Amino acid sequence: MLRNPTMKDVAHEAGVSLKTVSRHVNGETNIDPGLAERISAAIAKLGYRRNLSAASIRPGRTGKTIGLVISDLANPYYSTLARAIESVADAAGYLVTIASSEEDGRRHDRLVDRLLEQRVDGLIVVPPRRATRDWSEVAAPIPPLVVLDRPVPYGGADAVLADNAGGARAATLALVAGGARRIAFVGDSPDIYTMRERHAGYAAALAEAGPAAGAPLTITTAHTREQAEREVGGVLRDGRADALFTANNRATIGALLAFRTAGRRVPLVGFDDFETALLGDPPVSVVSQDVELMGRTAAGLVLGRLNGDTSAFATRVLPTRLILRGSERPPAGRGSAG
Amino acid sequence: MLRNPTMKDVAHEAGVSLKTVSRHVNGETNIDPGLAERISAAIAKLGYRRNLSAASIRPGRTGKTIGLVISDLANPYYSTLARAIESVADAAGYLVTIASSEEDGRRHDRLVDRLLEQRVDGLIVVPPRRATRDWSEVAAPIPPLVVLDRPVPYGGADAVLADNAGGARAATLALVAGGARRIAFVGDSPDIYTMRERHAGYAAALAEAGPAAGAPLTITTAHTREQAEREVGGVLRDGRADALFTANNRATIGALLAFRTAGRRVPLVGFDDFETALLGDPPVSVVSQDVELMGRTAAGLVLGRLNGDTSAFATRVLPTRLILRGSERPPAGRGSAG
DNA sequence: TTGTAGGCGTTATCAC
DNA sequence: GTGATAACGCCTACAA
Repeated sequence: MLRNPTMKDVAHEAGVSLKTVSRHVNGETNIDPGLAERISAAIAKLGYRRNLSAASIRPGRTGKTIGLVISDLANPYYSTLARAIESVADAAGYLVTIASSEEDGRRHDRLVDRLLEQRVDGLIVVPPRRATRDWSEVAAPIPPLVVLDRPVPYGGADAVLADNAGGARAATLALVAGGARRIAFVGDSPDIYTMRERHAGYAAALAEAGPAAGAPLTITTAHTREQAEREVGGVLRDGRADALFTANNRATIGALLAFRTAGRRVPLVGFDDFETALLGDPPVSVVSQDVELMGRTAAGLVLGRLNGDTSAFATRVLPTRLILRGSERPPAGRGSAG
Repeated sequence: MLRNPTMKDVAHEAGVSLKTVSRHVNGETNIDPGLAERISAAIAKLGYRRNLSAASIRPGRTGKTIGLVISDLANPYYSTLARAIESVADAAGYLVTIASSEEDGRRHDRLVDRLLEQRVDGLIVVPPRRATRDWSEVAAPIPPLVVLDRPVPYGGADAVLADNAGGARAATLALVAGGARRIAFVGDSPDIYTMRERHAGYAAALAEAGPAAGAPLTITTAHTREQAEREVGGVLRDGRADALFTANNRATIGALLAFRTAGRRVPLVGFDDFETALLGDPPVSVVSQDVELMGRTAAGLVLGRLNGDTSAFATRVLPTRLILRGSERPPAGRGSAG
């Protein structure tokens, strides 16, 4: 088994002291060209690679790594977020260690602890729906922390949120404008903060629109695409609703599948854009979040703190955008296929 | 600025030696219950967290981290891969540091070097199309290395590949069976290994099928969804082809958009499944790779090597699956909408 | 069962 | 400009 060559080996090979090698490796200038040459040769000969992990234990030095804990890296929303964060981090010379909590509180906590023990320079986190960690009880020092998709549970972190309520409100109002009178909310559990917010926006829009818009009809059991499909199938059969606000991607796609099975559709606006929304017939209207911007904002906040920004912790709420493509209106004739 | 408490601080607080704290923290058994109690109290009081980064510089110890370099984390293919790898790694106590090369050779090399300097325990890598790194010239020791989506360029690594040629062949034969006589290959640059393989499978199928299947018609300029849409639009207008094998996800979706614009479709089979393939009219037939299995296999190989597996390096080729959903057949009447 | 001495690979201090 | 020497936080001998 080969050992990694060290500065000591290089120093010995080049016939200089360890410190001189260190200087050379760290690009310091005060160094004799002749020695530099010998050191370079020794490095090449031995295949020396510096050990950043060892260097990072010195006070003032770090591993230049940011930790990211999300729910599920395979979810396009989170992977887009992760990509944006990684991109900003990389440009600043930081690596990103990414872990998925699967919305499990204990797992989330375990991963956060592990990252803290690994001494990451910063932490970006999407707390699970039933968060167990009380950040205010975590011993200092804690690296710069940014919370995504949730309001900050304590005073020592920044947060980045989308305007979930506002987006949901806009979507619902678009359906009202299309003439809908019984709009159903199809979403996941209200344990999830974003779901609560989106439902609040939906309810607010109905209240605003007055009696003509009808009473709320709330479905919160669309945890998976299949469940959403089943729920919407039921709604289509019994005619409980004449329009749908689908509160996340899975709900939207489940609804579209139910439309296809039933051979007819009702007006629909979904939360979160998706790649094939344009392929729908009609194309699918959505509330779009700028996920990349969220990621870049979060990464920027962490890097800012690392660069000495000591301004007050704050929550940034990013606007959403309503993209109307046609599905918010009723079918032209009598129920054409969705 | 607060300093992280160290074992020394804990030892001092508890009135024991540093080594005893180390034993306690590492869960060793030979320890007096009374002292253990005092140490636990001191840890809680000071908010001590062990420094894995420091511990990892000892010989025989590591940071328990695997490095992953892919092209683009925002691409569902890679994020699924990353998720599977992370999942297996986590179960074994490893973190995963993920970086995107954006198919840029220099960037890829820079990231790999950084991860090596960070002393990751293993490395999983998707080399960019124009790889610059010659692994056989990288100085030993190199941690266990697994190459994804590409044949291994040197003898010191394992590889995991999908059966790209076989999948493409099956897709093309399905189109032939549907009666197509001029099947176009719509894909990205042949600089990309998987594209070359898929094209080879396509060409092989045509050769097999004999003169009735017509001559190859190869389009390799579908780098983006938009370009694919444009190319396929042209094909539909001039009638050069009566069926399409779209060699990746972007090409498939671009083709479907072109179908929608033209108001008609031709038989199509795409490489790579996608979430909304079922929503097509007809649903879209695809060659599906088991991306999760690829990820789990790659992670398993690395962990196996870390656990002392010294068997010969090998390349694993995972089968693909042809999923026929209807789009491989011609439209029923005269060109209904796609 | 506990403590002391030494070293892991690197960087910082401070003489020369 | 260069090089001993002492940290950094932790762990492995080995001794008590």
